Amino acid sequence: MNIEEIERGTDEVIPKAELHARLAKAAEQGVRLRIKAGFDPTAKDLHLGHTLLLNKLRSFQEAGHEAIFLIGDFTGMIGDPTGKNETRKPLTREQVEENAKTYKEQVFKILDPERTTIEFNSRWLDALGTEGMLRLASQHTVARMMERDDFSKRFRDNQPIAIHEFLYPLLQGYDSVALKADVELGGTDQKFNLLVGRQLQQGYGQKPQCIMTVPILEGLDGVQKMSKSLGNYISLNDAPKDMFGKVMSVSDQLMWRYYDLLSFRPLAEVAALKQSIVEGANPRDVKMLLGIELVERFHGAGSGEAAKAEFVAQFSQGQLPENIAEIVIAVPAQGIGLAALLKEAGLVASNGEGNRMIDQKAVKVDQQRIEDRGTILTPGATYLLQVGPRRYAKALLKVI
RNA sequence: GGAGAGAUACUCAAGCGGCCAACGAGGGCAGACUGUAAAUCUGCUGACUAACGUCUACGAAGGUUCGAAUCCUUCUCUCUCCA
Repeated sequence: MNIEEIERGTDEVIPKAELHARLAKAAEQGVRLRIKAGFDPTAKDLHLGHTLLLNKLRSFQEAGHEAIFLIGDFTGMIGDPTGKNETRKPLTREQVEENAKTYKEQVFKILDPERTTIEFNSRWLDALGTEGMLRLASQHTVARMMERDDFSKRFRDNQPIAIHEFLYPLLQGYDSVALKADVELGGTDQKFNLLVGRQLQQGYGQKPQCIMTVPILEGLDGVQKMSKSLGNYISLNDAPKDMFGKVMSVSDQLMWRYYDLLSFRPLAEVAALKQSIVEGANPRDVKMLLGIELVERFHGAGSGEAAKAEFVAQFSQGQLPENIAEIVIAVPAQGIGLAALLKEAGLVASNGEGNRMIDQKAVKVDQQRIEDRGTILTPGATYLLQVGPRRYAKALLKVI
């Protein structure tokens, strides 16, 4: 494991020279560095964007260091406005615990349990108390707090800044003090908070941590950040074929980005893949390799190849998917209009949409394209319904 | 506490008494072309109806009018300026 792999895909390393020095010294003395990464347990359904920090922690583990997976259960209940100009809703303790559980289930698909410590920051923040809080707050000034781009911008634009938002970076920084972190990882939007950690550690007589920021992962559209609300994400819970399909749907350009940030393939291999494209290989095939790797990571050995085979059969060779959900639908004896049936089968949201889909040549019944809105299907048979390239259902029609 | 501005569909944003289910852009969906890539072209994008048409929708509730997203009143929320 070389420094290049550790710094792969990162945005900034501050101060770079010192990190190199610490890594070298640790290797020399056989000591493990303490690598901290904090997670706000605000998300329930984790997606690949959440795994960037984990991947980076893993790089450090492979170099022999200790990963500290910090769950911000205390700070999660305060709320953090990071990146957004609105106050995030505080979570209840129950929600935080629920989400923390999800995190724990997922992290060891990436991290080595032998070199991972899971921590909750309520352990020391609960104990801090008002007095400790005031002492902590005295370590920093308003002017320095206003250096944060987000704060100064909002202040300039007359947007509200709640007082407790000033406390958040301090608490996060205090986590580093409590953990005696050597290195802290975070998204680029965390840079300010990470730097506060350095300063606080100094104030508490510790050697300030090095910080490393990773970019925010772009979603499937390649432009906006991956997020659930934008619907451009690959969930860790996606079925293998969906996960594979989503990887295949990203642009060639974005694929390389994903290779840098998500693949565990050594950089030399990635470079070789790039070279193969230059020499005429089909980018599609390189994308498939990435799809296989990611599916296997979250669904186990063999699942990637299986997902690929299914994908090729369905989309490249035009075969039907293997397991189409079969549903029973009760209809009048005289039959049911096609659009209504599509709606009943859950393939479209309304009869109107169903009719539009028919007009747009998107609907097939038993693999025959139907363009007549007036089509009536009679009960007593099973029909294979298709809307567009990826909506399928088998419907058995029964008389009411 | 005082003065002012604004709230329109997934998002941004027109409309300022009938031609408004609401211009336009983005997004999304579908079709063509493909490698479920990009780019490009085309169409669609409130519900119900085979269709004529009906209903619901422009922050909320009332009102004026033959007729309101558009005018009036009250309320709620957001923002700005002054203190």
